[in-house]
Amino acid sequence: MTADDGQRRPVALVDVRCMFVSVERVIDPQLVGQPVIVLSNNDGCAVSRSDEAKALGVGMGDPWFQLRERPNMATLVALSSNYAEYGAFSSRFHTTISTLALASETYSVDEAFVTLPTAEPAAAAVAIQDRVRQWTGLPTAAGIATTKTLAKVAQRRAKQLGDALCDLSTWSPAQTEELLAATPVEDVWGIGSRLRTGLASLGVRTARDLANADAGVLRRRWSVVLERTARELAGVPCMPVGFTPRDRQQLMYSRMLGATVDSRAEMRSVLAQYAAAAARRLRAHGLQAALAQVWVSSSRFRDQALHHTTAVALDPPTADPLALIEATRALLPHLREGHPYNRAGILLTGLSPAGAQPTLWQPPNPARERLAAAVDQISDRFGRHSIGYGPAGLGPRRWDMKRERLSPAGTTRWDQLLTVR
DNA sequence: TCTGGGGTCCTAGGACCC
DNA sequence: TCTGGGGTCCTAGGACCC
Repeated sequence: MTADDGQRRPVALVDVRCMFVSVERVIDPQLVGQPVIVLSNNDGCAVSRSDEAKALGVGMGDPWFQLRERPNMATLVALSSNYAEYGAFSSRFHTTISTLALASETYSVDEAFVTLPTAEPAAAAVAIQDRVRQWTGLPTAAGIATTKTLAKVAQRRAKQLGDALCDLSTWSPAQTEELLAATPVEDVWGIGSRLRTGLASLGVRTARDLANADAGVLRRRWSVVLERTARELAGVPCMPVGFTPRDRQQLMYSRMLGATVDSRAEMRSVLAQYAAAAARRLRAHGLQAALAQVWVSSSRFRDQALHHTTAVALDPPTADPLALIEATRALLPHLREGHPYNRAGILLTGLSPAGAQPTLWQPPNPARERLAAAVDQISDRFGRHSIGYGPAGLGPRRWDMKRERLSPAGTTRWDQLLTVR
């Protein structure tokens, strides 16, 4: 990530097309041309769809248990998600882009904003896309414009037409306005369903309406966020490319349970396992937390769903799994015995670099740190069911996440490495 | 039976201070 | 019945993103 020099250079948004499915296709080329979807955790719903799957009528977020009952889905290939694999491809995607872009910014796992040269920006974007395809195997769609928000509009247009690139920098103002007029306001980056409803009451229904709206009114009635979006649609850059990312503010670990849990005793081991996982992430980032928020809830699709949450101060701030496990116990008395809970999580905030706080009263405990590191290593080497902390217990649990349709991990597991003949 | 898991930013409002 | 004018810090919650 490099800093922008402030010049009005064109901006491109480069986006991997149906990222998770594309990764699966790199690993198994036989999936190319077939209708393929990747399912969310617990094999819950479709989170990535190939064009062929979209053509079959698979919607984003459609639940798998409903999809597989549909009559025309015989040819559909559904795969469990493999986030370790997608993460590895994502980092290669962003690294590849940074080798050619003047400045680039990682926006999400599958999207990057890049600053392009003023002369022939489209050629520069195509070069980036070609290199991404060559080095990672991933197909991309890109949009070029004067602002990030317009680049998003352009990229959406490219996808709609099935093109690899849409370059608004070569369009006349009238052509751009026509595109904005044809873009529903809720398809603009930063406009969700709530804002759509509110804006409609002002008669703002398209991207063009928003670009022409009074910025002061938008700021007063909503916020500077919406004001910036409107200005960007009008071609005024308000969001620089290549900002330095802020320090992480929070770290969350939450999961749906593979089966409902209705007793405090069993939930105690769920929370202990989640706390240990959260602690591990915390240590991986070299952080410690000052506050743990723990929650459990039952399905939002059922009547009388329950949600319990509690916050526990961690004093001194810590990344110690045993301390976090202890903190989660505070939630147990709130639970209703016999109620079918299906989700739990832990949110850690008040993050700081490990060891940054004064430790005058409670000096660091090297034994506890070595213990956590040793558990991590054993778990890596012998599997996550080989070792656990007291309340978290050992072995597979009935409430473990379902991943019944997992494909081989082509690049992140030695024992499943691709074979080239 | 079965419906994801992370994040960010902004604002309002309360506690507290002078 | 009247009962300042700020400022800071923190948290909860809304809204959005992929």
